[in-house]
Amino acid sequence: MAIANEELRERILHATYDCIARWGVARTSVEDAASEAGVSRATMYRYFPGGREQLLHAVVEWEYGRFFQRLYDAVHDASTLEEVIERGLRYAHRAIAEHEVLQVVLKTEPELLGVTLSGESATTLELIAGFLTPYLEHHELRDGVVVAEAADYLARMVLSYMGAPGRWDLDDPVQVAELVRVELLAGIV
Amino acid sequence: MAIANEELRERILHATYDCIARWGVARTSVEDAASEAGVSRATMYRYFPGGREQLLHAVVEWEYGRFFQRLYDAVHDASTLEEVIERGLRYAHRAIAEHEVLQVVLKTEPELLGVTLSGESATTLELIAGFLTPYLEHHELRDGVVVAEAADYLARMVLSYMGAPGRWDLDDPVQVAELVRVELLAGIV
Amino acid sequence: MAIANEELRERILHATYDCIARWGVARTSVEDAASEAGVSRATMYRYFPGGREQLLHAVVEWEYGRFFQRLYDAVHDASTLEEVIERGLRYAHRAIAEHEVLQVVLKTEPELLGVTLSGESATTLELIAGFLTPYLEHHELRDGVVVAEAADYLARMVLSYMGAPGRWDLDDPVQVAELVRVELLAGIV
Amino acid sequence: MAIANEELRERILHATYDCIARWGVARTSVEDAASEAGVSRATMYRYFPGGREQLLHAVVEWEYGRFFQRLYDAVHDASTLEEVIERGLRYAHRAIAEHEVLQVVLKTEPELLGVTLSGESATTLELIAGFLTPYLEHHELRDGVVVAEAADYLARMVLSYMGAPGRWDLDDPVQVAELVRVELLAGIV
DNA sequence: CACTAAACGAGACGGTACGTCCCGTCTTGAA
DNA sequence: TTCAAGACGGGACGTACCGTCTCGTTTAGTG
Repeated sequence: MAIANEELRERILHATYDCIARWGVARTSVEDAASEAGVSRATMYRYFPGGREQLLHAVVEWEYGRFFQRLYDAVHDASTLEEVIERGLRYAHRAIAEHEVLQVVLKTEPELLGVTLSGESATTLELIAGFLTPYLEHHELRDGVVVAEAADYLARMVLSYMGAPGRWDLDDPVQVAELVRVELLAGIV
Repeated sequence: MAIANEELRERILHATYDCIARWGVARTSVEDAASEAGVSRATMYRYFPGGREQLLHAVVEWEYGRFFQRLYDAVHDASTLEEVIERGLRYAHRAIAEHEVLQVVLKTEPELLGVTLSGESATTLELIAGFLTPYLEHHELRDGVVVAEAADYLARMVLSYMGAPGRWDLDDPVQVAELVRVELLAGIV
Repeated sequence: MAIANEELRERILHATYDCIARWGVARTSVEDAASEAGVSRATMYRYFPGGREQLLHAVVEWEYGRFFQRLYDAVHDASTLEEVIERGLRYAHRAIAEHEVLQVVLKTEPELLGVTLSGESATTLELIAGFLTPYLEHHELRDGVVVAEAADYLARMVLSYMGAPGRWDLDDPVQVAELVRVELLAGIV
Repeated sequence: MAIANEELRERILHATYDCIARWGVARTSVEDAASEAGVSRATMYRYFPGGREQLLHAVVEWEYGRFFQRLYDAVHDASTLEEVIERGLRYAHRAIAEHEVLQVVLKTEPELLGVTLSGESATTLELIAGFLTPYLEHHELRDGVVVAEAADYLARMVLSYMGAPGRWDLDDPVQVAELVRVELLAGIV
């Protein structure tokens, strides 16, 4: 029962994602996702033998990957540390705001989120920190500031502001630049 | 259909919480929670007409409140800013580590968490920042540092470290003190 | 999960019977029978926890009972041995000919029948023989003929002619009387 | 789509028969029978385009033929009427008792049988009667007894006793001889 | 002191979705 | 060409819950 057709798997993931975007997680049945993908229910279980649970898990993982891939695409050609962070923050904020699934889920199942106390964020932190490291290495830092610690610090702050901008309007490039300068880099450079 | 018996409502919430702690969210049925509470299924719907959804929502809200209540109990009699943050970090870290439900859910349904991009954290941030404000007002701050901004900054960092301690061992009071001094308060005081 | 409602059970049996009459055994699903009975599929399994298999078995048993009940009604007030057998043969033949389910099954699933080699017939034989016994006891028998053996013999012949009339037209009272006289009772009285 | 390989067809029938003997009709899938025959499922549908239904029907027909062929082999060299009937009854009784499929089906799906009211038996009756006819023609009959009628009568009795021996032990040659003499031939010779 | 009203247990029922099994069709590739 | 291998759509199965409803039984509270 091997998965012969990678493209079909992708189509199923996309279809499931669309269903969640429309109706939320709880109201998305395997049947819904199947017909959205133009596929029989049996095939769903052929590709995801773990059933609904595995399917949802795969969709989350898939979308998580897509999100950071796009984030990477948006910032990878930046030349300075400031530019990376600014563009990253702006893109992430816009992406989150426009993210269909997140917005639907926030409305229909808010209790599923808000669990910032998770351990998953550790991975994400390292991902971001790792990405920022080379930029920090080519940047002049204040005396006594270690690159690794600075990267960790920046990752935490970026992740925090991505989810909760607070008083800053991340759609405004000027404000973002100001935020990066006075809040994020102030203690480092 | 008024809820005559507040104590019974509490018992139901507690029972549901216990079930989730044992079997995870997905594997907890209304029936399970009912018999755990020593109550008929009909009564569940009398107290939570919204059904399973409302019940789960209520449990999350209830446990969220309990968590921060205990956190408050753990730190409210601290006298200095450093002490508040240190005790808060240590308590929160221990509480999360020992939190039955979180640990079960992390094992059985990890995809439900990890959504740090949430908007829920905004509320939590304000809660923490608001709590820290009076301590900051009675603390000597570096020139140019505004209390509101400092509180926001501290709240973000505290929340970040609560979920992902990184290289710090939050069970070790010495390390916590060090973390607070060099990472959290360094740019403020 | 006791069966509280005997009438509902009856309704389900009747509905299932009707479905079989229309579409045959193989093409009758639990769903079909359920909607025919105006009942949900879940209820089907509440009344017949053994599922489709138990349901079909119950229908056969039920209809078997009904058939012989009606046969009994048709002959129980006969006064002579000849009359009992004649009326029984004529009723049974007509009933079989008009029996919706049998005719449908004969057309759609003939391989299900024809298994005359069954052991079930033993019970039926005894049933018929037992019913005929009192009539034989009040009838003058040829010398050396034992009632029990005569009853068994008659039961066998009656059952045989019910299913396969051969050259006799069992719709014609005259022929039936002739059959009974020259074939069935010839060796006995 | 012609059936190129008669031997393969036979193998499939035999394999299917074996499966039914092991697990009953309902629990025998086309897949089971295919792998028992060492054949792919696709081939099953080449040989039996009507699918499972046609396959089962063919197996019944095939086994029906085999049964009467063996019955014929067991009695065809008998010389007297009594011998034919005695040997036939004894063989049939033993064959039925030892018949794997019948015994399995009787245990797992008794409701499939017991339908003695079938029309199929008409054919079988004629078969048996036809076979007995020459023996009757060479036998001295009581006055007024017509061969055709006697053959029909004997066929009915034989078929009846094959399925339901009643008080006779058909494994005992003495009893069988007695049965044939006093019950079957008494009214004829 | 009955009499009523509410809370609650018990459970039948319709309904939805689950995961599984099997059927019958079709395509592909190897002998 | 024949066959094995297997992906796929489709349909039914039996199970598990859900949410609604109706009973009957306490348990109070009131006229």
